[in-house]
This record gives sequence, C-alpha cells and structure tokens, in this order.
Amino acid sequence: MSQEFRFQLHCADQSCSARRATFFTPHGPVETPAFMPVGTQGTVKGIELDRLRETGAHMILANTYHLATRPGEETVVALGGLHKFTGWEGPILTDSGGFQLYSLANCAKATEDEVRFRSHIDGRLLALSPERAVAIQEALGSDVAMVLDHVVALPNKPEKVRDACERTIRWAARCQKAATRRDQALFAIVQGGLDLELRVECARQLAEMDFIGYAVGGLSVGEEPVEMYKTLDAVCPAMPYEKPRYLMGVGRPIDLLEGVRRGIDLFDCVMPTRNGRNASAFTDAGPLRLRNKQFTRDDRPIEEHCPCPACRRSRGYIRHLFMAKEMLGPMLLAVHNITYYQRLMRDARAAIETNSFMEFYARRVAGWAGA
RNA sequence: GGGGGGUUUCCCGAGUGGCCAAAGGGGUCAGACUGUAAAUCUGAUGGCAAUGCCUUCAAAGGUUCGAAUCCUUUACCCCCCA
Repeated sequence: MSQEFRFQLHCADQSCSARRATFFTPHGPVETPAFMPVGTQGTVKGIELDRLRETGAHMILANTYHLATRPGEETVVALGGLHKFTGWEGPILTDSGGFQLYSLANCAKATEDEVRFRSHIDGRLLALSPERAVAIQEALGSDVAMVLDHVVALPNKPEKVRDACERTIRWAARCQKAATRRDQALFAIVQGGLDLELRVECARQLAEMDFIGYAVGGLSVGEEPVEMYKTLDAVCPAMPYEKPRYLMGVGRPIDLLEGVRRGIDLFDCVMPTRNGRNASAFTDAGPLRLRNKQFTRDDRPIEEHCPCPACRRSRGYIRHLFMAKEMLGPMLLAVHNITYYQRLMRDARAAIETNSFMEFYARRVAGWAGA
C-alpha cells in the first residue's frame, strides 16, 4: 500500500470506540473524525472556496455519475483534472455513482455487469460498470475513489438486500482489479441492509481484499436511526481497525456523534448545505428554522461565538433574506451549517484526545434536546 | 349627455341559480430534508364552544324552496360616442 495514504492513529477513547487519527492524502492530511462537505457537481453549493476553507473543512466530495453526465470526465480532464477544475486544492473524495442507483432509481437499472443510467438531463445512456466507475474516477483525479456499490432502499426484501450485498462484493473485486493509479486510494463499501450477519460477513470478505479504506453504505435510506446505530454496532468491529472507516451519507449532528463513538472516522452528508438552503440553521440548542415568524425582530446571531459570516448578522436579517428570496440567505446558512459541523468534529477530536468523548457526547445531546 | 364593461375571501383571479366558505396562482403560517434531478417538497390559510353552526363575493332592497350568480336602485372604476 502506498505510503501516501497512511492512516496514523493517535489515540483511542477509553469509554467508547472513538479514535483520533490523521489520514494522509496527496492533497494534504485529514484530521479524523472528520466531516466532508458534499460538492456533487464540483461545488459545495453556495460556498466559495475560501469561505469553505475557513469553515475548517479539509476534504470534500464530488460525484462520478453527475460529473460524467455533465460536463463529462473528458471535459474535466481537459480543464486540468478535478482539483484544477474546481479550484479546491485539498483532498477530494469521489463517490462512485452507486448511490444514484437509489436516488435516481427511476433512471437506473442494475445488472450483474453494470448499472445502466438513462441520464436525468437528456436521457442519454450512461453505462457504469465497476471498471468504468474506476476509470472515470481515475480520470477525474480524486484522492479517494469509491468502489461501485449496489444501494437499495430500506426496508427491503431480504433476498434483494442479500443480492445487492453480494454483488457489491463482486464489484469491489472488479474495481480493485481495474484500479491503476498509485496516487488514488480505493475504498470498499460494506452493504447488507439491516441484516447484521450479512453486514459482518460483507465486512469480513472485503477486509480480506485489503482496501486502503472501508465505508459503510446503504444506511439512512429509510430505516429508523436506532436501526442504523445497531447496524454500526455490528459492522464497525468487523472493519479493519487500522484503516479509515467512512460512514457514507450520514447525517444529522446526533448521527455523527453516534458514529464517532462506534469508531467511524469519516462522514459526509448534504444536510448542512441543503437544510441551510432551506432556512434551517444548526446550533448547540438544536436547529433554528429561520423563516419562522418568531425571528422577525431577533437581533441575536444564530449562535453566540460562532465565527462564521452569517453570525456577524442578526437572525432577523437572515430571516429577511429568506423572505425576500435573496441568494445570500442560502449562502450564509450553508456556510454557518458547515462551520457548525466542522466545529462539532473539532470538539469531538479534542474530546477524544482528552479521553472524554462520552462526556462531550452527553453535553451535546442534552443541548440539542433543549435541556 | 348617450352606450357598454366592471367591483369575488390578504392580493391577483376563476366562478352566471343548488355539488360554493367559493378553482388556480401569489402572499403568509407551519412542517420535512441524511454518499444532492432539492434556493426543493408537503400541509394549512373567513370565524367558532368545529362530524356542526355563524359571517362573507361593493351597498341596500327584491325574485326564488334556494342567490357570488337573476331584477331594481345607489356608490366607485374603466372604455366608446357626443
């Protein structure tokens, strides 16, 4: 394995499975546990790069299906690759397009060989095989590529979940075989729905293949949060201890802490940016819906001591921006929410370092519950 | 002076005898959002002691079992001819 992707463990919390590490990539280190903002189409919606950097984010996401569909990976290559194309000089992880099998289910069909997408833009066919998913990600030039996986909605028929899980393992092997870049890490994805035995078996088989990192996929796709936590209880110990663990697509602030205490190192989620665009701001006292009338003359910032640009204004002003449909409203709350998520993770890292993660966890949970 | 058209629930606007507390937008209020087809979507929006009752379609009066819808008068607005 390339020395470029060293995962250096610093310490582990004694009261839970949380651990503190640094994940090295060709575009810089990522301090974990970490939250990665989602920039599906090569932009974290509504946030300029320097603003994004100021939130404390190290690594961001982009999406294989979306970039292959538009502008096309050849165009990204022609414009210098993903980093030059987007201007983001830090690490980038590309999702494989497996999630679009779930989110764009109407336009996608999975066979044993590949996923066939009818483009949601112009109806053109995009055939995404495991090999093609790797080739596109290598062309894009992300630091971390994800294997193509088969994501199914939950709840689902046991045989569908099992099929998707077993196919994901076969596809992982094909992706691994197809990968050629030494400066790009390939992460495997554990599937298996809520079937704990299937999950553990999937993790065990993938672990034997020796990937650089391991992800848990197929969660927060319709199941109850407690079911997700139970699944993590089973899966996390089955994933290699000395490699990065990434919980895909999760989640709310509470979900991040639930993940961290079970030994997850990396997270991504659209929630801070999407909910921000929809006027919802995260705080230690729970979310504020800033379109609500109660904020009309509220002269306080969203959160005291928050250093973000939104918190240099009043809640009343931000409500005004949303009511007037000014684009600055969504932009400010996207930055605030990413700043909030980054602070949450930074505080979590500090708590692990002082061996007090569960105290930190209890304090935050109590705050969100309004205690 | 003569002729014609109009006034609808916060706004715009449909509705020409019962199925109308009244379509559809907008606004407002509330909710949702978890590897982004999302600056999107959903619900509510006359009042109330609310499986019902009361008040409303410019105002007043009338016709009718029944009127936002038909008739009369009044007020205001618009257009055409003098």
